[in-house]
Amino acid sequence: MDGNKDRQIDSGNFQGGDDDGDLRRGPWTVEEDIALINYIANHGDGRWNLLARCAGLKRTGKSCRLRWLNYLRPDVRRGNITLEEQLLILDLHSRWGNRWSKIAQHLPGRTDNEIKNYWRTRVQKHAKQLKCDVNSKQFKDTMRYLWIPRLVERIQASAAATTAVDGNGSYGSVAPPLMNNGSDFVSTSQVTPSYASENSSSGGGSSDGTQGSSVSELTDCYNNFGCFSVGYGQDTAPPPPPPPPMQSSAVGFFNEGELDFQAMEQSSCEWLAEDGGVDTSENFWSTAGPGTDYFWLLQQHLN
DNA sequence: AAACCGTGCAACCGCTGGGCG
DNA sequence: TCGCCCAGCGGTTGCACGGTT
Repeated sequence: MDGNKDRQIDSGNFQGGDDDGDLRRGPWTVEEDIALINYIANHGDGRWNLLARCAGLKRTGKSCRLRWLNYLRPDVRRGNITLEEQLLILDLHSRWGNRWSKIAQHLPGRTDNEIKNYWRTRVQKHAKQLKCDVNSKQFKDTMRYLWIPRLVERIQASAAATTAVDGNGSYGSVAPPLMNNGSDFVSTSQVTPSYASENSSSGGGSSDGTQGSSVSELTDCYNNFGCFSVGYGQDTAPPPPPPPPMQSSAVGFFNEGELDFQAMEQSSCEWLAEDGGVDTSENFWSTAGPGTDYFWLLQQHLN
């Protein structure tokens, strides 16, 4: 998130440096970023190996592509994953498993790398706390019946608070919850992913075995709350099975099972507290991104 | 104040699949 | 059909940072 930290490294000294020919590795310098941005601005992207050479970058095409897509692209969004995005990620991962790029397609401005990192650092961490595997039924149940409903509640609450600011639902003194370099904007109360039909047929089994169980149930959960318009597309998934009764507390579900409800409840609270305890959107601008030192520096160079 | 540790994330690596000659 | 090149994907690594001891 903090792109500035990379600037503190003399990347020429980065381990693995220049031992294979002329190629540089490690963190990108401001000069390299500028060269890449300028080149793409003038010639467009694609043909990455050629691009790297023509732009005078001593980088592999891969490296250039990654840098552009994950960091320099103007529409890339940085900052905390919002509650809505968390919901989407949980849901989409339950459908598709570790298909990060596919998941990222439904989160405008987010990169597969970012989502992957989010999953590994947050979600897997909580699975570990529960001493269960992220692919286990236990963990999926925890998501479905605890975290998802809580996320939905929080989103609803913040949406309600937002509309209470003034009758029009516009933001008073509060900054809009989510912005992206001034381009696209996603309001707190609406996330409308357009699921394409690609998801539905398989019904199970990404190649890595992370596929979820009965698919769209997660989304059903928050559909029931009526705060999302999740479009499955007319031609897409078969009608989902009747959703389980929604409860803000999961007690009912776990009487019958052997799940460690207390641990889940606690973990759920911790998770939501750390990500959403403070409206993640409010400190969006405090993180790296447009307006931060590094982007300011880049802008100065480009102007 | 210093050492240590956990976390987050940028960047790299290896693999796969598609396009083309 | 085969081999090469390239783009893209998922997994992994390494490091800076912030918090804790």
